[in-house]
Amino acid sequence: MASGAAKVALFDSLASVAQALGSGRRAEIVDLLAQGERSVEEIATEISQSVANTSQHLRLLARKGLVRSRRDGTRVFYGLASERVGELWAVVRDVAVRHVAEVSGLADAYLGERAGVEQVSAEELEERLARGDVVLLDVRPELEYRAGHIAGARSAPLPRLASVASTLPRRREIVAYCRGPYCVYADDAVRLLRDQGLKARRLDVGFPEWRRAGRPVEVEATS
Amino acid sequence: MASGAAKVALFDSLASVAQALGSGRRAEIVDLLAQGERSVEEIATEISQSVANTSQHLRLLARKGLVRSRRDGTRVFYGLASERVGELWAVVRDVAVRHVAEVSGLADAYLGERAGVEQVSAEELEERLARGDVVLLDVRPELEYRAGHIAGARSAPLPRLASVASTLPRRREIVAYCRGPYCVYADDAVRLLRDQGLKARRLDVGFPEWRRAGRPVEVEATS
DNA sequence: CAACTATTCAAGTGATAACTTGAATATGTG
DNA sequence: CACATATTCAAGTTATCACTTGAATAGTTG
Repeated sequence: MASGAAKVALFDSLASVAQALGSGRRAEIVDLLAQGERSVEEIATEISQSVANTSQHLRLLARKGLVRSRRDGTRVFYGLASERVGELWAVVRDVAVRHVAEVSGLADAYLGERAGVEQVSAEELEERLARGDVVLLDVRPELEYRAGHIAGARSAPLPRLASVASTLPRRREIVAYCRGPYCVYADDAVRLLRDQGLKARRLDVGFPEWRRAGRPVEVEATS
Repeated sequence: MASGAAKVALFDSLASVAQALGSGRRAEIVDLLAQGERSVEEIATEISQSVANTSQHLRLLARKGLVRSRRDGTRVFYGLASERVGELWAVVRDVAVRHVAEVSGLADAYLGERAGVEQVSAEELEERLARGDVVLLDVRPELEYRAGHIAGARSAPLPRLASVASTLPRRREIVAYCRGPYCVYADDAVRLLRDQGLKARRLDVGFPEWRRAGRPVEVEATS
């Protein structure tokens, strides 16, 4: 039968979606876009690459259907094509954490020494929020907080965190969260807060994972 | 900060898991291993590649933690490292189907003209099985049926299907299933049965997806 | 232990990928 | 319409990948 070539073509096409996520730079892009739309220049800055190179990565992701673009005046904004793409990236990360030994070492190297940075699961956090038992800080840049945040969270971007810290109750526990499990902001925040003698832990996921799990959020009114 | 290099290394490592699935041949391998363990030679035959090349693909998948190997005498058997890897592959397929336009055309080319091959969802099938409303045929090779199959299914490998067909009731509907959504057996079976004037449809997924969804199965007793 | 089989390793080749540089395009502004 | 800005395209370089071929290794059998 002539199906040999057809089978190869089909699986090549299916695999090309995985291949699109198979570059560290494109993975960073998808991880970032899970927060929301960004312009090409913003993305380039965030991943420390030239604009031309970033644009090519974005075009490739768009060809594979993982992102979509929208022109607004002179800028082009890219975003994930669907929620499902964010889930795909989450599953990739999950398999990597479970099965690739080096990942946890590299995560420590990137996030900083994690001794002393304890984590809270989303489940536990939701329970304690319901009991009013905990102070929740969103330590991402304020624009991201405004676009959407966990219900009950207070915005405390890292540059302002030191001053916010002085207003926090010393007896209640503080939980910080940011973009995702591999986002440094929350780790930095927890270290800063603990240095000031506060009880602080980080949420083990970020805002996109929380929202995808269907847990309570507050999102920007669509104007 | 020196974290630039650490961030690159972390995301490269996470992305390498996706990259491992980013080759059509390795995707075929993972798709096949979702059925159960296979020796290197069996895998090579199934994906129409040389044994040496197949072995190298398998070693790479093993390095990335997606498969594990077990030596039995002179042969080495490979299998998925965990159920989670099967889910990862399913999510990749799902995103590809939703967002890559060419996939459905290539699927038609591989599976054959699909006009007339109607599908049944797992949900509908489970309901109708509970009502005893339908005859369910597992059209994979018999060894795979023996390793595990949908509860209530009868084994009817393609080579034997023609003779089985003559024993089937003409009034009840028949549903065929095989390895997965991109497995040709079920499509071939449905065409054969319909040519004989029987009412037949295919399940839109395969055995691994059915089992992962927690629907009723019968599995081989672990001796 | 020699012969055999299944698998893995090593070296080589052509194709593809990532990134750079510089030019081209598209949109908005004086 | 000249000019500025944001993005994309095209060409070129170096590294990596998929596959082949032939040899090496590990386990089994006479």
